[in-house]
Amino acid sequence: MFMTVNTTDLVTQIARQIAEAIVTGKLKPGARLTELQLSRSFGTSRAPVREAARLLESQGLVVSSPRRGFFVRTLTAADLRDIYELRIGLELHAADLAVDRAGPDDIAGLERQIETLYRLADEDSIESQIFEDFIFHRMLCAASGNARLLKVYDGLAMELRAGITLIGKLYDDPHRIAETHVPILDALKDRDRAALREALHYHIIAAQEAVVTLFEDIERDDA
Amino acid sequence: MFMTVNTTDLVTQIARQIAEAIVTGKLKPGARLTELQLSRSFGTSRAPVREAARLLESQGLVVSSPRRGFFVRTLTAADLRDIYELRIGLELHAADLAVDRAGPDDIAGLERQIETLYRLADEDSIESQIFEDFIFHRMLCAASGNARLLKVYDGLAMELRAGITLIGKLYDDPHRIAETHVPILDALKDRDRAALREALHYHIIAAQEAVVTLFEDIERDDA
DNA sequence: AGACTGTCAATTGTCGACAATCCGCATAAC
DNA sequence: GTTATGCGGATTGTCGACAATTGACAGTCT
Repeated sequence: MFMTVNTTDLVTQIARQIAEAIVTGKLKPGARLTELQLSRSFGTSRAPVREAARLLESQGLVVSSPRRGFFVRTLTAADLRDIYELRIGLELHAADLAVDRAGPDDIAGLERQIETLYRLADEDSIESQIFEDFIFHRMLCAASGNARLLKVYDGLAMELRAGITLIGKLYDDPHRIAETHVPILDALKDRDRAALREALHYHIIAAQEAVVTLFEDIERDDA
Repeated sequence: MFMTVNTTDLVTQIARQIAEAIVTGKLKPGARLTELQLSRSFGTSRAPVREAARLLESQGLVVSSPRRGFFVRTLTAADLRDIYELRIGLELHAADLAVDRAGPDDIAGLERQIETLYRLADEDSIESQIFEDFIFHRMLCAASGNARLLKVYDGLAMELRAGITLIGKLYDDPHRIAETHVPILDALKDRDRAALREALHYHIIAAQEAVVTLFEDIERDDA
């Protein structure tokens, strides 16, 4: 019995590296992606790089303008507001479905994830917390049992991560992040639809508020 | 004052043609997309075709497996169930937002669209009706004022169209399609959130039921 | 001085070619 | 009769090269 040989497509590999560079902020918003330069850094020709760039474009991480090339996408405050607003609809729907479908392993996974968040609040950087926060919500979407919904969530999360890395901190007390997830999980355990919607809604709105106002301030400074 | 010269990217052009062939059924689900063959038919080389295929892959119209090539995506009954289920969440959320944000022009547009549906019920083929049905729901999503939500809807609609063209008819009476949209618009006019959700939910569930059972029958025959 | 125009380097869009790999088929082995 | 093996054509993955276009800079004209 052999595992499928981990010969991840070169294109996929390149796309992943570029995406990594974008979400970690190594490639700043608006930065130009020169094909030749990228292909040199990967030791390949331009063809796979172009295909990878097209892939990332469809994921919303980069934009392209004909005859001018690819650029790292810049998110505006309005973009972020839309994304969060959509995320609310998406996760509320996922939660509704999860109330009926979430199994013991889903619950257990969410529980462990909250523990992880608490642990990171003590020891680690804010970046890992944000990342693990996304994982928690991803697990919730996965518990909906709807693969397509999860895919859309992943797309939104990717875009958000690209915009959010620049942000230092959202809460004063790092434990707040972990704490705000507890009522969500509790409501799911109780199979209490109304409480779950309420907790989730509040949670995401809070994040939206923090992120959007922060971006609005940045845009005001730029102008 | 000059219009921006309509020099749509070659890649985009090719992608559009392939997409057209897929949604109209000229390229059947599971069919292989041979790069050389396609490039010949377009009079180009393989490079733009590959990029176009990657684009369509990210839109879910085609799938690729390394070293084997690109194939027209085949939708299973489970896929369709997921898509419709997600669509419910998406459109309900859009409706919620539209209740607050829909302007007179949005309402007027929806009204005209229902008239179009009635007209097509009398004179035209079922295909145009299905297409215009999508347009109606797209207008509803547009009325949400959330560009990202609209984009996701477009993605889902594209996939659905690819799967649905094969279907002959969904209702016995072609006027039924038009009629079922009336309560949706009425509820939106009244700004009645509950009624709107209810009408929309019922409407989509009905379509889901029809399409999914149809596909389940097809799959049973195949097996 | 300021606006316009022509040139030039840099970059993208596209192409054809070559090597690596996969699929189907015929053949052979059990 | 069924499974394994090995070939051959077809197809993909990747590459380097060339033409077309862009943006910037310098030089010129008013």
